Amino acid sequence: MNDSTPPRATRRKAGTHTIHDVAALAGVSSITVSRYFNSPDKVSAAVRERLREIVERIGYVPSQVAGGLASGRGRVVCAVMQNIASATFADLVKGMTDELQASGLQLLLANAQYSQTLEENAIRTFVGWHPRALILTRDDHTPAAEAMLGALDIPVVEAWGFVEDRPFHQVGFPHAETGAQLARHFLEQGATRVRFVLPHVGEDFRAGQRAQGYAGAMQAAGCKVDLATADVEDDFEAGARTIAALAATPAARRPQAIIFANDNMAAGAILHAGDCGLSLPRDCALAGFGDAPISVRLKPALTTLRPARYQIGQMAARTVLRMLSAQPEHEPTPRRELLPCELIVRESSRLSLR
Amino acid sequence: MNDSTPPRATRRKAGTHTIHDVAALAGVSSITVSRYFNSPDKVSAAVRERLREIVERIGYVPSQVAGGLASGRGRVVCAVMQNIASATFADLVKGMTDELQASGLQLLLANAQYSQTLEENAIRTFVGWHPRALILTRDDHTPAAEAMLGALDIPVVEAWGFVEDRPFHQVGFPHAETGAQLARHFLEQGATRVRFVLPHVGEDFRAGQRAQGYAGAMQAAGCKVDLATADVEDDFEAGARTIAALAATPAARRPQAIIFANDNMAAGAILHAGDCGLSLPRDCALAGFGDAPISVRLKPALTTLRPARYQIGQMAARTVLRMLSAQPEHEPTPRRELLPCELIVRESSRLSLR
DNA sequence: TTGTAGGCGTTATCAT
DNA sequence: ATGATAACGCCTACAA
Repeated sequence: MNDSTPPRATRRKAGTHTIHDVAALAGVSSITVSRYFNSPDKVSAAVRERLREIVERIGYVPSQVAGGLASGRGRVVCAVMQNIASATFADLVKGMTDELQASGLQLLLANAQYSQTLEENAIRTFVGWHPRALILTRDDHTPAAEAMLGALDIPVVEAWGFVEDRPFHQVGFPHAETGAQLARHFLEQGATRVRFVLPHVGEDFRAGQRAQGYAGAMQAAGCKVDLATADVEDDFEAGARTIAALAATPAARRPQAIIFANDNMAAGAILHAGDCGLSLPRDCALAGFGDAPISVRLKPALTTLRPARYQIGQMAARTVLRMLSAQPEHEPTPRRELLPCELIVRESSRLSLR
Repeated sequence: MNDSTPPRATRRKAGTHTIHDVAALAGVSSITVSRYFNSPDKVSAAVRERLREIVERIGYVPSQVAGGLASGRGRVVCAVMQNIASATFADLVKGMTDELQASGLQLLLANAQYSQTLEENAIRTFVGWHPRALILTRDDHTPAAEAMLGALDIPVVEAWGFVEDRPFHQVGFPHAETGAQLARHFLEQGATRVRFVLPHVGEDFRAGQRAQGYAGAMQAAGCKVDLATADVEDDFEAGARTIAALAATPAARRPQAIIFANDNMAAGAILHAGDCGLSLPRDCALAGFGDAPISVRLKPALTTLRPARYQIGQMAARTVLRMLSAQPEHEPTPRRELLPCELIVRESSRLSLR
């Protein structure tokens, strides 16, 4: 009765079936069950049917954890977003999950809130998950992060932006160029005084890149760079204040056009213009960025840039999938997927030069 | 030279350090390294310092996969959203990740697009990850899903809604009640003809719950239930069409107020009203749902309901954390966290009865 | 087509 | 405070 060598207590959690349970019920070995899931064609039809029935009956689901450990290839892709709650990143996430779920990959998500340090932390955490690939949404990382990425030996995609000479895959569009595009849109209409309004500090660094593009285009045209930064967090309020300040400025000294770093600021300006006694675009032409759903509904409808947000997420995931199914030739040339960011010209940017 | 028993090729992936590497470098056993990470106070200060240095130097990160398997307690929480790309769910996700990341838990995300079947698939997938907890965003599941949830033996939180008699934790607010609240807001102002406009079919089923609440309140007041459904996907367009149709209706037969199932539809209506020659709220009072950032900026500013989106995500995560740290008394009474959904009265709902 | 042996990197258990 | 040993549940390598 008294075992001389008390066997170790089993650590097995109750209630969870394992591959062995299924194998025992089917009268086969566990490796056959493994094959049933991973390469069904290597299992005879008879056994397959028996297993199907048993799996269905007892509700067995293979453990991704054990499988990932054993095979060394888990089914996780990790992504670091800059602001999950924003429409931009939410659309990116949707594009990614739609694509990844279809391939049986799971997306592990982290939020870096535009902070390099938080991004580094997220990457470090992700390393412990042994992901199949990593999707980032910026291209300037801390040295420590860059070092980890270099050591990772998995596909790394930098999505949203599109810069040169990076060792990682690029999926997105050049932000500076879009800023220049908007500037030229006004310059070509004959404007000389064009202002660019950045959102409140500490936020989206991409806006800064667009501002640089704007500045470059203005200088190239021999015009003054007029860069302003919002003094409130709320983008709508920032836009409203900008337009109020404009109304208080003598017409001769006003910019002829304002480029807002995002559509929300522009919308705030448009919706508040009436209260300030301004009529847009007569008193000032406007443009935004992002093509928010509301933008086409505004009066005047807002000229803006339409980044292919969902498609960028989708293409980032596709790039991952492509690399995963490619020959394991190490260090292939990074892919460069340029996605459109279309200029949508609407009424708000029609310049009436005085 | 020729080994008689050729050893199996090691499966070890190059480039990745293991706990044994660290242990060897420090001249301790691997379990000590494990303790260094999981209960540092059980390791002497000297060893601790030595390990800190080594870990730092070689950039070792413990494998969550191996650890999860060995301990039976991984660091994953899974969540099934209904529409990741919407502001609502994006805010929920942010609330969750903010809270979970702080506790070293990772959020695995899936998107069900308001589909019960997709939700079931997501849950099945998640079961294979052996998550510590599950966060769902609806309370009506397929029987198969319900069965899996019942067998799971981990905390399950149903967030966003707030219903009775569920076996799972509830974190949210009662949607039907909010619909009734808006109806009463107009009834109390003396309205008798109040319409409720649902978004295009196949979308948000919560809108249906709010519509039911509205219908109940109308009937209780002896008024006719006037339920319409948008005929286009785009919410802004749906709102615009609704207001256009209203303009084409003789004033005497028009509803005195319209409750839109979400703020986007209401915004579409407000922004298009001018084009139809209508003045709001004089010709028709309006209300929405969701308190989108734009709503307060519209002219007239939109009366709406403000659900505590971020807080619901946060509280869902907190509920998970609380259950995980609680005594393992099985089957505790499900927690019920009622979060606010405040009525924000603005100009758009000021009824001018004729 | 099926099976055997052993290892994936970590932690639980028991022992010192 | 530290270590030896055996799981955790699955998959790769090799064999039949």
